[in-house]
Amino acid sequence: MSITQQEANFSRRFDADIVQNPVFTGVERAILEQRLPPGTRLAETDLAEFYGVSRTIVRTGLQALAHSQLVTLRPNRGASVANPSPREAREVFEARELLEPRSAREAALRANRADVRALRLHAQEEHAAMANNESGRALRLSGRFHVMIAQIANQRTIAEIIENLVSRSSLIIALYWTRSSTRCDEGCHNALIDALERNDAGEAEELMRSHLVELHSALRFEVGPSSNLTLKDMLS
Amino acid sequence: MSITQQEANFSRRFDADIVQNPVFTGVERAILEQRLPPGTRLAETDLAEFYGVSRTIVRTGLQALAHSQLVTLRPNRGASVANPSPREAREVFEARELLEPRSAREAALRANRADVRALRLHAQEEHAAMANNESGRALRLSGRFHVMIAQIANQRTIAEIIENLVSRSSLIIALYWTRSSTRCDEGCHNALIDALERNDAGEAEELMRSHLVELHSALRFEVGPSSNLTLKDMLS
DNA sequence: GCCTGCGCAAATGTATACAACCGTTGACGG
DNA sequence: CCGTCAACGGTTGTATACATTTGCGCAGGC
Repeated sequence: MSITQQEANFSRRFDADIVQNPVFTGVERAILEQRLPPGTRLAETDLAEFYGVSRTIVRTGLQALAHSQLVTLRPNRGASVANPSPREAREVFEARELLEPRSAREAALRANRADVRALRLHAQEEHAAMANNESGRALRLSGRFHVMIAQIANQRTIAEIIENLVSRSSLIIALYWTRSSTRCDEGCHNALIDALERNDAGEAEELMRSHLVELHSALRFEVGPSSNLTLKDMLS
Repeated sequence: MSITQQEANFSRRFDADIVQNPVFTGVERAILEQRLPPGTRLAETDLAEFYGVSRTIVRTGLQALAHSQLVTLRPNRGASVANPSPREAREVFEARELLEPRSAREAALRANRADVRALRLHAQEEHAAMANNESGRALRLSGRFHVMIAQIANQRTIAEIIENLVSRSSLIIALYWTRSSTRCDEGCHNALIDALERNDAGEAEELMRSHLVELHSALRFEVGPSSNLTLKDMLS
């Protein structure tokens, strides 16, 4: 196998074709948009019916989600949306605080005009979602923003790790977030884009660090209430 | 769900029951011990026959291995042992250099007598494997040593990330390693244990850093030859 | 009244049958 | 002689049938 082929494989997302598994895609999005709250039972038959596929596909998707730690699988007991403990929540943010500032620094050094434009566009979309009261969508886009920065840094391995941590953060925020608005994000993200545009590595690193610390400090580890919508309601 | 139940789930390995999937276990070990060199084709039927299970189980295991990035799945083309590119190799070691020294520091602060004893025992086993000319086994144990340190640091999230990076390192070493012996490991690992025993955080961090740099610098990115043993030979 | 244990319903776990796809081979035509 | 295309064998992808396990309810006994 040639080097270029290796690169091609590597550039692809690890799951190869999981991305086009409707269960994986749909449930992932629903979790990231907080339509599926932590702890929600994910019965295979229900998902199979909802997406119009066999349980085989459902299982593949659930296993992939379990590997991303968005879903918990217990033998003979089925799947449910992951329910990260306070400890896990803390650790995920600690890991982010370790990895992302350095990633932002590197991104600032490498960011070109196209990168900055893509980020600005993305930030606009995020802003629009917020203005539209689509807070779930806004949250998912906000996470994606962090992933984009990690990708600009051009370290795929670390970017993949960050992608995982970011998606888990959606669950953590669903469980432990106290503030009603994420308005801080807007300013933070824009300031970060500015720093990247100026290729100001030190500033980007520091902005990312403080942004994460702020997010982390807004978590309160108390249990919240649970709703009782049906699975179908939450997916559609 | 109570907090203690959350903790129990969290402490379990992410895959829940994947660990007792014979395909996952067996192929993982064979890869870590370099009996399955990078690029080896992993046909589902062959694995099913070898392990005496159905293709269903084989697929589950292969998917799990793909998530660990030890195996590459290409749609309609099956699985093969991953073949990390030089770029991926470099990135994996960069990530390790970022995470593990800090992990070692934390481990030095937390290591108790039982931890140190377990490490020493493990180092002995590693040494014995080396003396016995079981270089594959020695390599796997050497990786496991790094994972143990990450676990002592008591940051499970980061430890899981490190576990993944370490296992990928086995493939990278198989492809790009130049030195015939890993004798350096012995000394490095023992020195690390000593630092942990003394709770010398700074020394542990520095030892880990230099250990990884040394490993990394021993990689040469040229393509090696491939053997032509049968799949069955390599698994048993 | 509560605890125990049996049995049923419903879910997950596994195997297998069938469908779809890929790579190869061989024949045909240029 | 070489390139192209079609048919075939083999491998993977999906659905479904069957086995196993779990959790609940109900009945019986202590």
